[in-house]
Amino acid sequence: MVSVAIKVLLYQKLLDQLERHSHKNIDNDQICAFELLAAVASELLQESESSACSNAAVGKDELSDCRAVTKCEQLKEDKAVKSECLDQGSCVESAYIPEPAAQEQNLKYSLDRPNHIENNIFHKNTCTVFNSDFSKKDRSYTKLENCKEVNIDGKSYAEVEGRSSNLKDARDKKIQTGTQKQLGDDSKKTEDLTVANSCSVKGPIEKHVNNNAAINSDGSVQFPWYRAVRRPSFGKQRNNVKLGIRDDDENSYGFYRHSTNIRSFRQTSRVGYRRMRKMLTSRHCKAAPQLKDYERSCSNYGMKSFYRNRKRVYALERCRLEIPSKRRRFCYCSSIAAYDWQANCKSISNSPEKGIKRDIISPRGTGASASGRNHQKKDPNVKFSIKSFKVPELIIEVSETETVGSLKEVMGSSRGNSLLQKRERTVMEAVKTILGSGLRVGMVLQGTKVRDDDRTLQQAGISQNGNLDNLGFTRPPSPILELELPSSSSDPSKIKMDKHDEDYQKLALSPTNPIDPTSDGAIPNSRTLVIVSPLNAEAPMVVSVGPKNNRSDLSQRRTRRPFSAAEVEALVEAVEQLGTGRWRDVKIRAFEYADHRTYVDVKDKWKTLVHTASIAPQQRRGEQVPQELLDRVLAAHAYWSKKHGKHHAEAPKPVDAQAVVVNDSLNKAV
DNA sequence: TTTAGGG
DNA sequence: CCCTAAA
Repeated sequence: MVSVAIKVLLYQKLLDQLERHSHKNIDNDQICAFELLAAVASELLQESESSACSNAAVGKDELSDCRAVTKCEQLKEDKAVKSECLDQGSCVESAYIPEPAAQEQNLKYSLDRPNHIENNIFHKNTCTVFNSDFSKKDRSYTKLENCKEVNIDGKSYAEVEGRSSNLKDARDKKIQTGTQKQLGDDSKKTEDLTVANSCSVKGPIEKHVNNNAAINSDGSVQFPWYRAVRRPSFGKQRNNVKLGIRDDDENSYGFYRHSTNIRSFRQTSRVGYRRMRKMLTSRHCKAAPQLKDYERSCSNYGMKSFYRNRKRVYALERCRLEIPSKRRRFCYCSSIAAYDWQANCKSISNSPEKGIKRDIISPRGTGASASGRNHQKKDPNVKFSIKSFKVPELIIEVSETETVGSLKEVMGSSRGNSLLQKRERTVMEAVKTILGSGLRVGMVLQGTKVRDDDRTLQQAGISQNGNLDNLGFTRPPSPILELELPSSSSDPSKIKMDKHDEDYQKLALSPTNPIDPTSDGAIPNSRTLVIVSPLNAEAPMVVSVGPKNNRSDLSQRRTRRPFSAAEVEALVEAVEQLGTGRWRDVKIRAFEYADHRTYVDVKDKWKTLVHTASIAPQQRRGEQVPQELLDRVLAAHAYWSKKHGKHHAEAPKPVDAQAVVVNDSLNKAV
């Protein structure tokens, strides 16, 4: 399993552009990206500010209630709006769901409780199933592979079958680690965990609780997950926000209470959820199944293929325990996706003609939304705009058996999938829309482009075990660079970057300070910042676009990547067989999939190896190369040197007995 | 592009 | 690791 973290930052300057673009798009009756961004931001902000509605949310058991209350508080004098909020659960939802009608229709068709459609869509109440009347609330259950169907109230639910310990173990393990590192040991475990996230297996109440895998109109499956609340530290601090959910969790999952070192889990943001689902399921559910039998479609098209193809991608949000809980950071855990967003929003025009409702977003700490509040009393169509927002981190966990291409796909976009292209637009998509073409990404592993999409991550050397110094993604320069930034000043950096790399535009910045602080709001060419780093990297390599930081245009010394003993061994092996004059071949033989090793590197390494082997052990530094290997280095070096100087100029050895020949020769040489 | 070497 | 002449 490989975990990579993504950061996407949209800078203010960019957002300005976004807004402009959005107006254009509105004219075209399209869902403009900015709207989506705004919606996302609202989502994020609400989550981050959920404490604000804690009081009002008491007694509610749905996340949406919190949202609704939040909004409705602002709409006290607008009963119509208020009722709408309550009915729909969240006005914000409708703001950024481009095709709500279509989805609703589909769901109405498959689910016989239209009034819960939204909940079903967004899993607002995935946790409410623990209520006594849960059977009447959630209708979009699906059947998991390892669950058996249970009929309640004429509805179908899933019951976990005989996997309690497994699930619990997996879950506990995850909770303990709080990271996904434990996930990848074997796929089985992962699968268990996945199931665990969607099924409860503890206690009689939870027997019938597989509640959460839901199907969407496109046939994809969503898997909500539960979160554990860190206790006791979080227990008292949570302000009752979303308490209903958490309490449900805790009540249902008794073992949570005994966990002392858990990290908080939570439902994913629907936005991120949907987005990730889109990206992740696109490859597995390309044929949109009929929803007539939603269970069937789910299990057949969604779950099973999802599992069987073993192309599961997991995204989890990195837990940042080091960050004060005040920021209400949570660890989102899901078999599919998770998000933690921050938002800082202001005001933005909306498009009432679309029936889109806006929510007021008040930036954390600052009161930028006051104006919107004032307007609201007279105009239910609240206006707001995104000042800025960022997606702190998104960790995607990918099986090492996945291909590079798949990871790219996940990271970038799901181009070519027209089915999903029109829906499920979220941040990445919005950015994509704004920036031009899709965020097709190239992958940079430790400074080297990984070109072969067909390789598995493992083959490409992308593994959690491997010393991943950095893993980055680049995006193609083409149309993106042609992005018009109307008001933005000249774009010198763009040119530079184009020069730098024809294939990809490599973006570079410091991880901690992606935006040049000195630039203030006048960041000339800030665009999307995509930061990708391996989970285990202390200082993740950051890629970004920025005028101040394009050290990429000139000699940026590659990051040093010492050869491991295994690599040295492979090198020695290859040289023994191929000689010292065919570094390209040696490279291919010994480091075929290590794209960050060039034949020059290999050659240089051999050079240093020979030198190392020639000097006294006391003078050697760094990673100690086993003497045995050094002996072989000297032997091979001597052998091939001698051979070169003599008759066998190129010494094409017989392919078969090659090893024997070499060994014999080496023995003689020694 | 690959080799071969110096820096 | 970088840089490059030379092949």
